[in-house]
Order: sequence, then C-alpha cells, then structure tokens
Amino acid sequence: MGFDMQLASQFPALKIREREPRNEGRVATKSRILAATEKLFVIHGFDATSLRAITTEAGVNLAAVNYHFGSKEELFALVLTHRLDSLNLERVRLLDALEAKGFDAEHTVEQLIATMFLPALQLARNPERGGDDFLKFLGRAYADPSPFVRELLADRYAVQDTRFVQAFAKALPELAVQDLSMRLHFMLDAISSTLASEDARKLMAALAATSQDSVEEDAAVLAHLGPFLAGSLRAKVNQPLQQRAIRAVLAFA
Amino acid sequence: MGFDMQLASQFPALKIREREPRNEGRVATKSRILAATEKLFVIHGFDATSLRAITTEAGVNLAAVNYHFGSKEELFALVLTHRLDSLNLERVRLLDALEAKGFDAEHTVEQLIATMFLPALQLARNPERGGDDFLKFLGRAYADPSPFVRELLADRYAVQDTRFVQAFAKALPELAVQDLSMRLHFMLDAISSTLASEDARKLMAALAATSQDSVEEDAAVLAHLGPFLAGSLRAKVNQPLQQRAIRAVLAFA
DNA sequence: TGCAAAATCGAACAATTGTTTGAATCGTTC
DNA sequence: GAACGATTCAAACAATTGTTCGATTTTGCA
Repeated sequence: MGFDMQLASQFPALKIREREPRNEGRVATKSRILAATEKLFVIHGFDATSLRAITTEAGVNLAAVNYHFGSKEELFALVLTHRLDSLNLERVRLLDALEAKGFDAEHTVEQLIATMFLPALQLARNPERGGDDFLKFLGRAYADPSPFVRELLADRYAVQDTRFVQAFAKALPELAVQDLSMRLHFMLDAISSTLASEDARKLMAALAATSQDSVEEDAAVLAHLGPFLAGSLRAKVNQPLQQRAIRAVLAFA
Repeated sequence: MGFDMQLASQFPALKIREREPRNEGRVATKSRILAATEKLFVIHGFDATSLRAITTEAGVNLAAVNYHFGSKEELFALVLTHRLDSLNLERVRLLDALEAKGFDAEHTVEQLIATMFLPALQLARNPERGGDDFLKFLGRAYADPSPFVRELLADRYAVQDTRFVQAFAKALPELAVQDLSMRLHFMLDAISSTLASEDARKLMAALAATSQDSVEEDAAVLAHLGPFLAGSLRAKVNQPLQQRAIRAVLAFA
C-alpha cells in the first residue's frame, strides 16, 4: 500500500528506520495500530483515547506506539493526514478539471458543491480508503477542542479552502464577501459536524438507498444536498418584506 | 478582600474580621467556581479542563468543587443547564406567542428561524446571562465527544426540538420529511459549531456593527441569517436540470 | 457569648496518563 | 552459526487526574 512512503514524505523528521520492512509482522503492527487508532478516535476523540486502549485494541505492546510513531500526537497527525491529503488532492483535481472544461452557466453553484462533496462520498463507500468511518473521524476532528488538532486541520485545509472560496465568489458576484464567507463557513461546519453525527449519516444513507449503482447513489445524495446548499448560498439578503416579517417576531421579545 | 484573606491565612492569630453578609461567602465561592468553569470549558472542553485549573482560576480550594457540587460531571451539568433551560423556555415561549398570533403566510419560515435564534442573540448581548461566552460554551458542548455531555444535551433539547420540527413541517408541506429532517439537522449543526468558532462569531458581530440600537442589531443579524437559512429550507429537490449539471461533475470522477 | 453546622483547608488517595528504559526476541546478513 | 540491527516486551517512570479525609476555621442562630 506504500504507506511507509507516504509516511516518510509527510513526516520527514519522524524517526523511520532505513530498512524496508521485509516481514509481515512489522507492517502488521504499524497498520494494526493505525486501524485501532482510527476506530477509537472516532468514538472518543483525541484526549479521551488512551494509548493503552489503542494498543490493547490493536493487540500490540504499549511501547509500540512510541517506538513506531514517536508520540501520541504524531500518531494522530499521521492517521488524519494520511487519508485527508488524498481527499483534498482529489477535490482540487476535480475543481481543476471542471474549471478547464467550464461550468454550466446556470448551475455553477450546484457543480461547485458537487465538486466539494463528491470525493468525500466516494471515499465513504471505499473501505480501503477508510470508508465512512474516516469521515466520521474527520468530523470529530473538526469539532475537537484540542488546539493541536485545530492547528493541524487549519494547516491542511488552508490551501484548498481559498481555491473554493474564489470559485464561489466568481459564481456569486452579487453576494457580499462578508455574506459569502459566513455562508460557506456555515456550510462547512454543517457538513463536518454532520459527518460526526450518527443519525445524520443514517439519513444520508437512506437517501442513497433507492439507487443501485454507486454512481447513482452519489447522484442521488448530491441531488438532495446540492439544491439545499445552493439555495442557501443564492438567497438574497435584506429584502424589505422579510425585514418586516422578522420585526413581527422581535415585537414579542 | 484578597489581601485580608491572605493575612488571615498567614497570621491566623490576628483574626481579621471581614464582616461579610451571611451567605455572601458561600455564594461567592460557588459562583466563582461556576464562572471559572464556564470560562475554561469554553476554551478546553470537558475532558481537558481539570478541577485544579478551575479552582485555581476561581481562587478557591480544590476540594470546594466536590464539596459544593458533588463531582466534576455534576458541576458541568449545572453550568450547562443553568443557562440553557432559560434559553429554551424563552424559545418555546416565543413560538407559542407567534403561533397564537399567527404567522405571516409568506414568511413563516423566516419567522420560525427568527424565533429559534432571537433568544440566543439576546442572551449573547447580556453578560448577566452568560453573554456570548455561554454560546461559545454551548457550541463546544454540542461538539464534545464525551458521551455524558451528549446524553445531557439530547435530554435537554428533545422537547423543544419536536415543537420546532412540527412547526417547520407545517410551513413546508411540500418538503419530504426526510429532507426536512436532514436540512434542520444541518442547520442546527451549523449554528452550534459556528457558535464555537471564533472567526465566525466575529463575522456575525461585524454584521451587527452597523446598527445602533440592540433591537436593530438583532434585526440586522437575522436579516442576514434568515434568508440564507430559509433559502436552504425552501430549495426544491431533484430538478432535472440540476441533475444534469451534477452528472457533468460525476463524469470527471 | 457559646455552640452546632457549614465551609475551607492542606494533604493524601488510588487511578490513569504518555513516555522511557533495558533486557529479551526476532530476522537478516555475513 | 555468529553478529548485528530491528522489533517486542514487561516494568517502571513522573506527571496529572478526580476524589476523599480529618482537622481547622468561619458562620448562623440561640
């Protein structure tokens, strides 16, 4: 799977032995730890997941984590970025392809939304890439109060975020940057916390259940997500009639 | 006061009398703990906030928490529910008032959204009720992985949630329950995680900054939030043209 | 003022945390 | 088979956690 190569490129400072692992045992220890980490972080978060819980789940010695990964934080960062980087690359690749081809003038927003979420949907259906467990993990990470986790995510997302913000700004020139920024923020917050929430994920699974093909599933989910999110992005601000309606509520407070 | 206390502890023989009114001492200890707890939970979350950090911040003895509140969990529950209950009561009261008066037929959704969020906006401006620190705290609590926190919130919100879901369902009869449920879920997730995020809160503050009056501030924020959220709730699903646009994206994946 | 109850205090508790150590074991190469 | 590095292992590390204890001080009411 070439995990060690990714490992080395992402964390050059990490102490990794020169020698290629030749037996199955070493690789198995590392990957068992990674699998157990992903599983347990999903459930309990970063702080509440102990190394002992991880090593017990993985069936390896406690010291193995520090030996192979250096520290708990490095382990966490590796588990997170390992899959997240490929997800983000795919997102940007898709955006590049769409921009090269040109968007449908009428549905640029829907297409941008589809571009943002399609890679995640595909990842969710592929157990090899972590499946929907990883998405849940990602959602948890977004909500994690630990400053270390927050900084890590901010770094990893900074680049691709600006790409999409620019694309949306171009598609919605009539929307003030303030409003666009707020709405995109809402959108991403909603998506990420939804990924972490069990019932919402079941709901989305139900939306896709009617379809057979996996491509059809994606299309079905996006057909529900897209208009909903696009509607929020396109809404006009500050219409006088709405203002009056809101003041009717304020009158009672 | 702090000076006298220091003197008294260092030289008990001096017996300095700080003639405080009866309960003031007790209440001061309790409320100082509550204030410190709110502040620190906001920053670090439930697990990562130690009782020692709380008691140091509050300037009280470590044992005071267990003496006055029983346990860390009970302290947390008290801090949370103390303010949350009044917030939810206000929400439902406002909903009752609006339903009694009758909604504007054209803007029921905007009015419902205003009803949901106005009490929170008012609380945010009132330091006596916790100010926006409490909202931030609430947002954190929503995202907390600790099962104890999640169960606590589920209990507290179950009742009022159904009230609003029913109201929205009545206002949006053409929307499938599945979709309404998903969209409301998204909306609440977005709001709660936004409350916990520093930059998003500044953004909302900027929206309100143009106004003088506090009522005008609320109106301004709701004028930006309302259409945005209402737009998402009202969006039509599954339009053929949008379907085609989405498939254009799928073609690249 | 005196006395019981309430409150505060320092100290220690047992449990758990991430990490380190040094010896034992395994696998590969000479 | 010997040597050597990589890996595993049990054990202990120091630090931090929530909680409890008994003594002391403060307070409220007679």
